[in-house]
Amino acid sequence: MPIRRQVIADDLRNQIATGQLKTGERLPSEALLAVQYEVSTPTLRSALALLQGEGLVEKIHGKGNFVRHGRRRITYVGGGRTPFRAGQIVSAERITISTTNLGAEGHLVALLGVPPHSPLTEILCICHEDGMPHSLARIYVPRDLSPAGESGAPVSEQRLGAWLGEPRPPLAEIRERVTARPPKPEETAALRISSSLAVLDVTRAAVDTTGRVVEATLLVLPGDRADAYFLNQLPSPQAENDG
Amino acid sequence: MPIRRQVIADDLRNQIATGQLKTGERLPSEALLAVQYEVSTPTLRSALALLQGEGLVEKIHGKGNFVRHGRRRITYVGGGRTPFRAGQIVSAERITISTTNLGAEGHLVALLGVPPHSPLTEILCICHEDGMPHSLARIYVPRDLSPAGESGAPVSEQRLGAWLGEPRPPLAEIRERVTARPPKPEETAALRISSSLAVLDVTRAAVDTTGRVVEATLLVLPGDRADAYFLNQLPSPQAENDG
DNA sequence: GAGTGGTCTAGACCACGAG
DNA sequence: TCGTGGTCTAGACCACTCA
Repeated sequence: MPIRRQVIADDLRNQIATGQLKTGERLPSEALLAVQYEVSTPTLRSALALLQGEGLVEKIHGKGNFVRHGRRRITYVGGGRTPFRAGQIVSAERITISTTNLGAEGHLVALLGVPPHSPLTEILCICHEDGMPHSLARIYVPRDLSPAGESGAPVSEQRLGAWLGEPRPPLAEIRERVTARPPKPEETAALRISSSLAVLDVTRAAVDTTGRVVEATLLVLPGDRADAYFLNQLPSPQAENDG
Repeated sequence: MPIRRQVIADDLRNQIATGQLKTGERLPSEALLAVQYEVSTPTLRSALALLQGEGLVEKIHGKGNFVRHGRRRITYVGGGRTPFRAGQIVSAERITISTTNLGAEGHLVALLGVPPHSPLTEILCICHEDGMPHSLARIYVPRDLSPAGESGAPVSEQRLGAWLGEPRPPLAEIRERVTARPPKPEETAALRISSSLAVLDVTRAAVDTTGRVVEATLLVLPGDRADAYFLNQLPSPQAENDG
């Protein structure tokens, strides 16, 4: 027995692919679509949720459902330095930054490899594009490496932006983990995404040449718009001795 | 106003964290939980869907909802050779493999960098663990590099397994892209996952030292159980000239 | 057959956006 | 204010698992 929401999603997906529904165009209201497809509104909404997760449709509360322009636009490039250098997170028009001082706890202890309650600075970044938030990053830095220094004094947003762009001692290693999970309530609010969407959760640790973890980043990207790319140039044609 | 499904999910999450609900334990039936929390069944189910997406709860049709054992267990390690060498996809108890011959089309053309309709071999792998499927991989190889050779003759599953483990000419580069998206109907069936879960979609291209793409892999992992790890050893302390 | 989750219905009421 | 999507209700019927 065919699942009705899948049938509806297939039909709409087809209409988008063939150009019957054009990029940027508004779909009929959910109520009307429900009548047309002869299903209840929850069923129709679950069909739209599929297309939304695929990045084909964008829902805007109070306005309607829109065919999204082409493919995914937010790109995280792994293996680099900080997410905000060298365009690793795609050109953000505006970045809102703030810092907080706190002690290491939970997985941050393991991630940074520091003793519990070590002084850290949290740098919270919300990147915007086209007036919409499109990524959320929490960067944790040992206090002595932070822009405020040991004191942990407040730092202006402008100064923080400059600090993120400054050159740093060379890194030896980047470790990254990528997961898909439902957004937390704060994240649905900050990113203005539906709670039925998954987010890409990127956890990143940067290790310097002395083996110290100089930065840990928790990055959250909306699953309908984001890709993470990783490029690994393999070192040398020899040293191929694995099991 | 608090969202009821979030309140319920928070409460159950807390019970799991504090050990009131133990690992492997069955939760009360959805009908009973709905009565206890004084919500309708769809609302209660949406609360469970959140916990399922977080990997805390596993739903089994006809049996119930169970507290999952600890953390995510399926690990994809990026940057390596093929996904099935050197345990890059965690130890699979059983792998079902089959091949199909086809011509390159769609994104495969771009991914492999071959002319349209070039002969390819598709190797379909379904990995099982604990009797449950836990990953789905489609590996595309130019026909002349495939285990069947130019002829495209059928190859036994055993021979395919051996072929995947064989050493290959050295690679120069691995390109990987990770995305979260809802599962396609075939994927919910093959992986036996709920359609409300996201999957981790890993697309991978392996380039040899001549610049030829010798393999492209489309890997689908259940979002509630899977992590992708990437480790990048940065080459040298110099060459830090970026803009 | 009894109990479970999977899908769906036909509404209700609230919150957001634009005129 | 009106139309939109967001959340929720109180059921129904089907499919799966196990005794």
